[in-house]
Amino acid sequence: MTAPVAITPAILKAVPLFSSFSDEQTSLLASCVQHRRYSKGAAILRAGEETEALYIIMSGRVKVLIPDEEGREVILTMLGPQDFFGEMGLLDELPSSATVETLEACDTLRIPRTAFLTCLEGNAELAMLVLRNLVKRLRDADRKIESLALIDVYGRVARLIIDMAENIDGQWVVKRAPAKQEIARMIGASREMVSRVVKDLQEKNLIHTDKRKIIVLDHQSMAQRGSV
Amino acid sequence: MTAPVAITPAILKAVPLFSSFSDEQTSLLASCVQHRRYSKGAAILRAGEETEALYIIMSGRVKVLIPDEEGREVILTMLGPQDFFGEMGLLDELPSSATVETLEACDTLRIPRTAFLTCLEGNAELAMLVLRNLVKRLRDADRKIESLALIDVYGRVARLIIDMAENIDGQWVVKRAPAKQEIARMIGASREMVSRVVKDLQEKNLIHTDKRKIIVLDHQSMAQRGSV
DNA sequence: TGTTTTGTGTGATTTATGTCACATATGGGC
DNA sequence: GCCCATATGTGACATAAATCACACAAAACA
Repeated sequence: MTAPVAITPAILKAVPLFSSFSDEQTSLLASCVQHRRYSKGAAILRAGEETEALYIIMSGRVKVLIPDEEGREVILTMLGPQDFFGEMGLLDELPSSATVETLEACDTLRIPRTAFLTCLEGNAELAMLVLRNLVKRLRDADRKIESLALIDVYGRVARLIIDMAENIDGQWVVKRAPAKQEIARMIGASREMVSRVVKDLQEKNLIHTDKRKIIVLDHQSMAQRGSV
Repeated sequence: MTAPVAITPAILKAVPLFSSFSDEQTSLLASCVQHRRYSKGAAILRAGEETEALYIIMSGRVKVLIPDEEGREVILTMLGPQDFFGEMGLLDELPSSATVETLEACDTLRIPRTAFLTCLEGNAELAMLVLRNLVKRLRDADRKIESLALIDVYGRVARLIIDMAENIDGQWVVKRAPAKQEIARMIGASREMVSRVVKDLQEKNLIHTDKRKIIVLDHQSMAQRGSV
């Protein structure tokens, strides 16, 4: 964490969450927003602790996870620039149910509880953005529950790859896949199992891997395996 | 489904979601809200279909579930009077990710998409209620993911019982537990396994069951088993 | 009230997946 | 380019939990 940097209204206007704000609202907000920088591997939030602020990621990536006693963890999601977190604790006053850990150095904006709640009440557009964001996360969570309850590890790996892939001129590619260890934590499996499944998917010519890149050769069959 | 019943402003005022509404807002709403009755086992919403309305349960209980091709299903949650569903589809225009099925005959209020969205924009209190409700559901979903990924079937059964139990003068009791088949679907396990685990919990004197009632004899140990 | 459906208990068996143990590879820093 | 920390591949093995196949019990209903 380095010394705080001044937050200008211009910076805030560039944040999707605040794009609907008037000039007054923005400058009012600017006075209480803080800049915070975290180094790689730092915990911004810890499960069980009170949440005192909303965090918006300006640069870098984080993982949201639930840890258990023996050091195992399940990764709920990964977030990057423009994403935000911490609003759940602000809305229901309960301690955070997850830990947020940086995957690389991160710049964040930190909006204290009251400032955020005031903004929320005064700005229906903000409320709608937050609402829609929660809906998206709830859908993702439900889908994860479906995967865990109804699909085997093979299917879960296939589904994750499909979900992460983006279509680059007709070809489905995961540009930078997480380490297999991380994949394992994302789908509730052991890293050894993920290793074996990926090997198998390659041997069956469903995917091709090259370092951290995964090319989906047979999207159809992959989707098949990853469906309930 | 029987013939529609007239919805009076008084009925709407009694719904927590609308308790903050002014008289005008309420009577405006009354004109577009419909009453719908469903018999036991009916599907109010089906996964994959468009959601055209918000439903509020006035009486009866429903289960929210994700089905797979072979007839298996995972139950995400059960809802009762005062609970609502369908708002996700209204907010992001995507098809429903889950099926909602009645567990018994249900009376519901149905608020069409536009009416609901209009209310939401015009009423910050309603927005906050919906927001907080989504937060609660997201927390529950995250907890379910944690259970599925990190805890074995023994622990998941114990945790579910603890979660369902209410403290009635010092004693933790589940007044009306779901059938073991349903429990199995709630925790992503087979009904045989749930049967064996419940038997074991009884033999260890951690719980006592009597028909559909479960008395938690050793809350401490139960919570222990159900923790990550 | 009997009859039918729905739910339950339990042993035997199979299977998917985790765990362990190790060699090997890879990727960041310096 | 070299070194150290991480990440990975893979065989052998252990085991939790699913599945199958019943008999039996309890609710629902007519």
